[in-house]
Amino acid sequence: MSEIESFFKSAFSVDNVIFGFDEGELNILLIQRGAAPYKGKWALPGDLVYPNEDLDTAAERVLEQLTGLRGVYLEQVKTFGSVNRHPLGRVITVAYFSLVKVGKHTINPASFAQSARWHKLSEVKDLAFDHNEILDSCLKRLKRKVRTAPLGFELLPPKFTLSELQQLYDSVLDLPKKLDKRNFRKKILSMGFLVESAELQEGVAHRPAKLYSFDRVKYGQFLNEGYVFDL
Amino acid sequence: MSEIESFFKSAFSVDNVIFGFDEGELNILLIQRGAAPYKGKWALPGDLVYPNEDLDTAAERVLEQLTGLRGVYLEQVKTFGSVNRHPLGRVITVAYFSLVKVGKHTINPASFAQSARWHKLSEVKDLAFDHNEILDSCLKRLKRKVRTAPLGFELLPPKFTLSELQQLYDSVLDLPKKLDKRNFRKKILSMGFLVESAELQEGVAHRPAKLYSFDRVKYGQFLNEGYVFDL
DNA sequence: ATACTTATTGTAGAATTTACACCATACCGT
DNA sequence: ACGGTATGGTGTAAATTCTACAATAAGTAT
Repeated sequence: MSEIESFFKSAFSVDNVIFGFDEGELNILLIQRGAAPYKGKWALPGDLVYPNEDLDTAAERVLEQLTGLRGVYLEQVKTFGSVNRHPLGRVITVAYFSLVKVGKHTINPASFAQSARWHKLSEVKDLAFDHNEILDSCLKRLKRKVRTAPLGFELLPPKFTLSELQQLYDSVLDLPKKLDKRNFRKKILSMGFLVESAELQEGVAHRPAKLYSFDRVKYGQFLNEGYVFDL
Repeated sequence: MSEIESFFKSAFSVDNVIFGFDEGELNILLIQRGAAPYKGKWALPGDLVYPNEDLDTAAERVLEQLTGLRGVYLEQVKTFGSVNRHPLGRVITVAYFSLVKVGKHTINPASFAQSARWHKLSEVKDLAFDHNEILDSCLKRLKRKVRTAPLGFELLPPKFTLSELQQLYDSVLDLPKKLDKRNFRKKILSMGFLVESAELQEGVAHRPAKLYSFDRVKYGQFLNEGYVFDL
């Protein structure tokens, strides 16, 4: 085999850290591997990139095949390429994270693995390959990003209460002290792209909260004026 | 050819955006391609990743072969993998940027290209492949990163004046208004990891400025206390 | 000595951030 | 219907940080 040929004995994949927010906690969607290597282990959903497929497209495809969702938030984070990260050959993987609204989809593990389900982030451990490292990178990126871009809204249903929104930020940021309720509301409302609906929360055993929604158009206008989201 | 084999008909490379600061301006180190494709065009220094080489190692190697420098700041930025980005086959490339002190090295283009030299950032245009896009990404990353980590110091010689430091930040950030001199000094000095030397600037036709240096150890101590660099 | 160039320094007003506690309103049991 | 319980909703004062701004100092060049 010529030297140049040996360069082409490698493959690349995408792996996707899919975040969701449920029961006041950050969750991620994992698959259970149905084949060697790491058979039976939980892993990030991912796949080899097709020869004529762009990287972003591959990441979108993985997400869509698993959840049926399209057009969700997706961001490339980092590429992992240690020589021995994959037991079967040289495979480098491009890590993405995506943010989905839990409940708006059905999970279809068939195309990937024997099963797939949401895991509380706090209960995730010992994933296949170098996926723990990948998860750490994506989580770190998410934590930084939610403070400078209104990504939090991607994880919530279209209508939500301010308490839910704060709970999300408390959960994602995982700060030693929770955010102050009054200050949080003041700041987020002062940004001007939350719209109050007439509706109230239902089915709770206490005073129901007002529902708000995120106005993407208004947010876009702020952007044009050089506005910087900063929580 | 089996399907699985077709996945392994691809290669990956690293490309390195090497930033330097010279004559009050941000510069980048480019090579001029000696072979097709894009023969004669200026391009980012890069190379295919060896079969048994980690990505970071490959990026370090490219930098060292070109400049002789080791241990400089290097950060992975993004991976580019459009299907047709390389005329000769499917090659995805992992982009890095590095920060070097101009003047502390000699450039050796031999291993890569017919020539290599520093270019003022403002004069760079029409690079080979998708390298303009890669440069844009790295520049954007640098702009964000210099505000939240003391990266600027990687671009300056060990001893520098506060004016040089500010000039660097003005140049990198490229804001509509320059930073205010008094406020900049106040803020950077209040951080506590700049150490004033007894020496003065030499060879200038005006009042010489005090020289300062960046105390990496002190900065590390701040980090342990949860300090956040924020310009 | 005079002109020239860059270095160095402080303050007051504005804006932002932080800390903090009580009443309101719904549901639920009884 | 009434009291208990749980979360929703709201303002202010003090501290801190940010911003704008200009005059003198210390060298070199002529």
